[in-house]
Amino acid sequence: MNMISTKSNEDKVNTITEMCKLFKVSARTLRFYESKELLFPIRRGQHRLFTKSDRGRMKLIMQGKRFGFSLEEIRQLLNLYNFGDHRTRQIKQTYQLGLKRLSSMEQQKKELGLAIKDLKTQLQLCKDLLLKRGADSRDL
Amino acid sequence: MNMISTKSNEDKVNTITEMCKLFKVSARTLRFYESKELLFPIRRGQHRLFTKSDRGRMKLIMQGKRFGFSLEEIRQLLNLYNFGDHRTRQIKQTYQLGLKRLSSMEQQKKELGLAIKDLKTQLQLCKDLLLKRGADSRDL
DNA sequence: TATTTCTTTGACGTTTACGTCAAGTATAAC
DNA sequence: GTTATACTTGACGTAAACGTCAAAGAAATA
Repeated sequence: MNMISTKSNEDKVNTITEMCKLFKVSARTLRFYESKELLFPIRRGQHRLFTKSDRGRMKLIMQGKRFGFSLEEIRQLLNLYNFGDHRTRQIKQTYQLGLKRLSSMEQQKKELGLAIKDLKTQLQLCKDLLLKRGADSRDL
Repeated sequence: MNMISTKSNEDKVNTITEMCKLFKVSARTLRFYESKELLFPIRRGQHRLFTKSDRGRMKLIMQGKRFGFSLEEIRQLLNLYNFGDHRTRQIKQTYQLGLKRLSSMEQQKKELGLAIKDLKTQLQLCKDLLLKRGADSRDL
């Protein structure tokens, strides 16, 4: 059986529940993302099938969300990973946007480093106080 | 004039509009933060006066938001910077929370580094394509 | 054939984080 | 005295990002 598709991973498609498990999101979320044009599942009958492209996009979406970008911001950048089928003008714009996003992310990383440093300092102060108040150091 | 307060910065208080300019937020936002117990301006009559503590808190709030934390998550951590006046039990909890937050931020920084690397790769691919399509490299 | 199971499309509800009036008070300026 | 300015407290509105039904269709299973 299954004489056609031996290409293991490349062409694999997922049902919506498989996607839910893969990315730990609800079906509603996936449909919502499709409605917002962040995903483009194909249809078998009226069911959705998510392709490798969708999986790649989802990875980027989750990543973007983690870093505090809005879905709209994420959507715009997603084209950067599918630029094959767009017009040069379009690609140029996306490229520019990507550069901006890159510098914003690098800035964020810097600030994150500083914030981490601050937080460590505060935690140390806090720890000192707790120990001075007689806390057992094994609790901390 | 002004014979009492020579302590320049420490005791300075700000009106709401001064705070707005300082942190580039609306008055509504500051009142909202107060209602959510992230800020504790004192009152002169019925007006608010924001103290150094509030300025410190605002800095942390803006920072937290930048990194994608919710106001509620931020609020819980703010106590870490005011632990003097709390009970040991309370401080211990906040300390634990701080440790978790720290590791979450360090994780985020790692992921951010990877995402930046990926984005750079994509941008390079994109750039190559554009040049191959005859774009002027000075445009990019 | 009957009945689960999976999925679909609406449509309305919810939370977060504010924005936007409206109406009132209080102090300062003219 | 009144006008302007800064601020106040509601109260309602809004955008983003989903959650939560409800009704219905197809496919698999008993």
